[in-house]
Amino acid sequence: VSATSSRSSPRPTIDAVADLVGVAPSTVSRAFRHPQLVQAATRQRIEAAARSLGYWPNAAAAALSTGRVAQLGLVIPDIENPFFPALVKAAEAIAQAQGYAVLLGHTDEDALAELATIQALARQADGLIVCSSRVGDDELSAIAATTKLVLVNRRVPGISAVVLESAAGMRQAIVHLEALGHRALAYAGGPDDSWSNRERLEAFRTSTSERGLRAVELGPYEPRFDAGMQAADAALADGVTAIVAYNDLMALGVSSRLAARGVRVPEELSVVGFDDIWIAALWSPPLTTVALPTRAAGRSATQLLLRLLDEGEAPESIVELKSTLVIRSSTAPMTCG
Amino acid sequence: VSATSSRSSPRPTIDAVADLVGVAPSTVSRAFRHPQLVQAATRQRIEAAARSLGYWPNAAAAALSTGRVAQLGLVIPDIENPFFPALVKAAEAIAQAQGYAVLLGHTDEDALAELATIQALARQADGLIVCSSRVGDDELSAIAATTKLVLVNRRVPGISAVVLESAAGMRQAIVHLEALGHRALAYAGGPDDSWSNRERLEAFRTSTSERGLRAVELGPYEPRFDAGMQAADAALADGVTAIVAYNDLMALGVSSRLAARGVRVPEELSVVGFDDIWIAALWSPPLTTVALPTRAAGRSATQLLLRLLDEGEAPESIVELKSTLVIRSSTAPMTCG
DNA sequence: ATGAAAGCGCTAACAG
DNA sequence: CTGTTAGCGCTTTCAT
Repeated sequence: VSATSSRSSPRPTIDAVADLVGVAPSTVSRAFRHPQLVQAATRQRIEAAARSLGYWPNAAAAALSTGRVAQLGLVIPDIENPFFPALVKAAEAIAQAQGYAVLLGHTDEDALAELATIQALARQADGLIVCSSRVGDDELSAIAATTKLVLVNRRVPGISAVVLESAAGMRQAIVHLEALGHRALAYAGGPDDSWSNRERLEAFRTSTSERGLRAVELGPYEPRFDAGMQAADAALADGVTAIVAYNDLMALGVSSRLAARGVRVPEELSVVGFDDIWIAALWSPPLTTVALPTRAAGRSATQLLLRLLDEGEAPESIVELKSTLVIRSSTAPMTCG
Repeated sequence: VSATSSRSSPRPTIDAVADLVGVAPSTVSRAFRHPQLVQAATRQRIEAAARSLGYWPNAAAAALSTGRVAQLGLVIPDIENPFFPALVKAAEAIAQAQGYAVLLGHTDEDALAELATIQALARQADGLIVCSSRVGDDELSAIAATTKLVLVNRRVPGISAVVLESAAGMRQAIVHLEALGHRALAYAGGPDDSWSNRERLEAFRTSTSERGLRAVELGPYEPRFDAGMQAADAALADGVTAIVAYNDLMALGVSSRLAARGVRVPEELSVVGFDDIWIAALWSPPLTTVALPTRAAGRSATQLLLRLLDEGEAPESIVELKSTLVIRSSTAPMTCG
């Protein structure tokens, strides 16, 4: 009290509250964690005392005692990739509602960095959500053996996952383009080691070959705007009339490059993206794209993980979320090639 | 060893490693936390044993013992607002490099939600970075009294902060527009309770009045694309020849709405934004905007907080980051009004 | 309904 | 350089 320096006084502990109220520390603990086990009157006195002292439980001590830290790790390639913010936000909302905080980690699309991030977060969280992993199946399995793990946008046998199915969306896109009269299509591919790229590429192949359409595969590219610009030139050289891009960022790049080269979208060339990021609808022309329910993915992944944490030995469970084609103005009928 | 069920064996502790190597637990602890205090040979045996056992330190126990959790809380309004991803990523990179993990919390632009998030994260982190806070000065001061706090984009006396100065940028924008021959300008304002909006509005007022320009103030608006569309109509009705928006999202909305109404940008109306989000450069026409160094802000805020954590009683320190006008193609000379 | 007591796993003086 | 020791603050049986 007579200290001259304004150093912050040490945080009050549970014992301080107990002393003040005249109960045992364990009762104070109960009042916070299992209120129904404490008489209402006692509980209220404890709450009042805690408030007056400015007491709140020390998370680390609770964690050590219970073996739970009430934190989830969320590992994503890159929050600057507009695919992820909605997912992250949804995940955080669910986690918070259940009393969990979210540790965010980046991988920068790099398998090694990803592994490091995963390991760092695994040490501090009760469980992990890993999105669009580029780490090998074996490594992921090894991690899942010691950590509660939910994958997003990646399938590994034995590990729970939320998958954003994109084959159906690709098929819809192809059907849509065929209906518009297109007979020669290009796919501007994403990274080779991307699971969703492989899904999309395969769906592109089967859908086009089933229909006897000419299919040209461009790439692989890094999934970015400027790669889309490259792809546009390649597509033009190949003489296709429609181009499906691995994602919206690339599709926007395609669209932009075509406009710059004086090729009108959609009159001369149709463009389709994937993801339906926010800017797709605002672009000119508004982008036809395969919408992926990223919010739902964030939500489901978190719920899955939370359930894993509660149930202990839950069996692998897979949530498959459907993609749907959103038709806007970057696709149009073939004007008699 | 003879267990039939495959329940995960309990995590090995420091004692297991110590026993295996034949040293004291404290030596094992040292080998991890202060490697230089342990003889190289011993350390290597410890490391080998740890590896073979699959041991790694329990973060909660370490936290309880040291009083440090090696986690930073990062509170932002909304990761879906394209202003924040770059900041978050930069902050996380710095934190991770220093051995800290980042807890991410959202406020949804709501003061009450923000307060709740701040309190939740303050309990679990060693310190907090709070961005674009809408909480009152008093509350923030109270929080700063019990928590290491760094503010971004907000000034409160006594609290360390990184401020993205925007007055100079606004002035440059006005000077730029005046030089192009514009004499009647509109400012499409952001939220009333936003600190940066107040800064920008004030700079808009002084800069225009110093130069004797006609200045019309629109808004306040929520800082979003569709609000920009509204603002475009209002600006058109007011007969200005240039419009500065509170942020790029709004500026893009303005630009889009003008295009839709057949008003050419920049020939008939010039548009300036704030922030320089990634899409600004890719937009058509590429947006002239006041770039804010958000990456640097994330970096500086994290460094500031880390220093606060190290030094204990550090005095308030303020980092002011400069905004700069990036001239692209949404501004052009007045073509003889 | 409450109290007593035994840790949770690690760290950091302090000795030696 | 390494071992001994005493906690960090809370939770949770087990009693009462």
